[in-house]
Amino acid sequence: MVLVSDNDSATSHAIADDLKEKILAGKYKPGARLIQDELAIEFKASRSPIREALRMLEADGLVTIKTHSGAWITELNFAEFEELYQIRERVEPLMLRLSIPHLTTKLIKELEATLEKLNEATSVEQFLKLDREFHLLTYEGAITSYLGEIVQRMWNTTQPYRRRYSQILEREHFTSAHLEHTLLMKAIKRADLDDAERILYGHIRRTRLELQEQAE
Amino acid sequence: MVLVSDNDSATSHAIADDLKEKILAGKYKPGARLIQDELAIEFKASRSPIREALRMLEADGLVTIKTHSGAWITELNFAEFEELYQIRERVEPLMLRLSIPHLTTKLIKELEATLEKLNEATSVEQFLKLDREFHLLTYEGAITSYLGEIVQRMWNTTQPYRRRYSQILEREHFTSAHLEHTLLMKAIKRADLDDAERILYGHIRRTRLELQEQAE
DNA sequence: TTAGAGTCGATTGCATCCAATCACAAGAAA
DNA sequence: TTTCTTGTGATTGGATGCAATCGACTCTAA
Repeated sequence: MVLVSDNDSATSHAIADDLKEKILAGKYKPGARLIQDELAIEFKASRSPIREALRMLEADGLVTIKTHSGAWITELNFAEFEELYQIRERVEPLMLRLSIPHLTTKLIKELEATLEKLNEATSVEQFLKLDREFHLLTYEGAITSYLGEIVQRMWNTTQPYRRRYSQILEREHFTSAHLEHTLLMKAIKRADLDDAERILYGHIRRTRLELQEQAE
Repeated sequence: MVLVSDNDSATSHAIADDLKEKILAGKYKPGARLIQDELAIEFKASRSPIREALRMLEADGLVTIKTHSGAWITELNFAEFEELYQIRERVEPLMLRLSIPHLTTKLIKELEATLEKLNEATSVEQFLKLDREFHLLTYEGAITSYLGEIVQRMWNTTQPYRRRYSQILEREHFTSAHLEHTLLMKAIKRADLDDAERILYGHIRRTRLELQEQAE
């Protein structure tokens, strides 16, 4: 699967990519309205490519479109967050299983480098970015078409919750996450599929439960 | 979750719904090219709503769009089929688990009626339609936003393989499917979540393995 | 015969204009 | 005051025309 954006010359794709980055960076807040004309001015294009870009982002789960009404940055309520995490618990271990056998030594080195940087992260934004990078890298070996899309989509839409969770983690300097990441890395290195699946399952599940606890 | 199409007045939605139905019915073959102008004439509309409809179908996984090149009915290769079924094995049992506690007596009756008709099905097309109806009905209790979409999408894109599988089943008058469906129905009626999950998992897995066997 | 460059038609992508729709506010009736 | 109606402005949806791009074909040269 490909992590980086494909160099698609079409402006609608360029707009979609740019908007996506901004949304994930939290520059557009969940629930914020997107007005086609304003975007057209911002991106110096007509509304046609804007409309197409919005449709693409809708497919990514980042934007919600309502006919004759408008487009908004997708806002997950708590029930939806729980649902998404339950799906992640079942699906991402599968993705990891499909990935591990195809991880090259180069990728493993990259993973270790990312993990090291991740362990040294101090700010929330830094942690968020590197955490995403680390996990998506562990999936890089999986030769998939749909699974990768699904997983990415879930990472996209749950980003605001991960940000909130990271703020909780910050208090204890991300230690529990670090431990799990290290365990996961070891399981990956010895290509232990079952163990890797189990650790990842627990990792996602713990996040969900801790956020549920926080919410009460 | 809603199975029937929502009455969205916009023509782009109407076109998307119509196209979707035709694709699922096998009226457009996998791999077939879709030309915007031709669709515009067919649906008596301009290309704008056609383009939007194609984007929606792309999100549904029914159509594949390539920039500056065109749109085709999605064609699953065998590896992609295997992948999708592996996802289904993990995800649909979860959907069933979330659904069962919320199934109303009215829905259960509907399920039983569908199952009866399904057991009497003789033609492949009849079996396909009722099988889809039965399984999606078992998920009807799940109050989900994303999971339902994912599941529907997978049902959409794997439809051609299910058609092929049904043709195999036809030889033995669909008996093995009937048995599993009956077992599933019983587990649902006694609200046995674990058992229902297990039966469904096996049901999907067996389909995958039998088709893999056939393919060799 | 085959490989490569150039050309042309078909088709997609984008801009612009007009029509359709919705949300909101102001006013009228109970 | 509250509720219903009506109108108006903002915004989205769709039609049309033009520009950009791709792919297939032809022609040429080795």
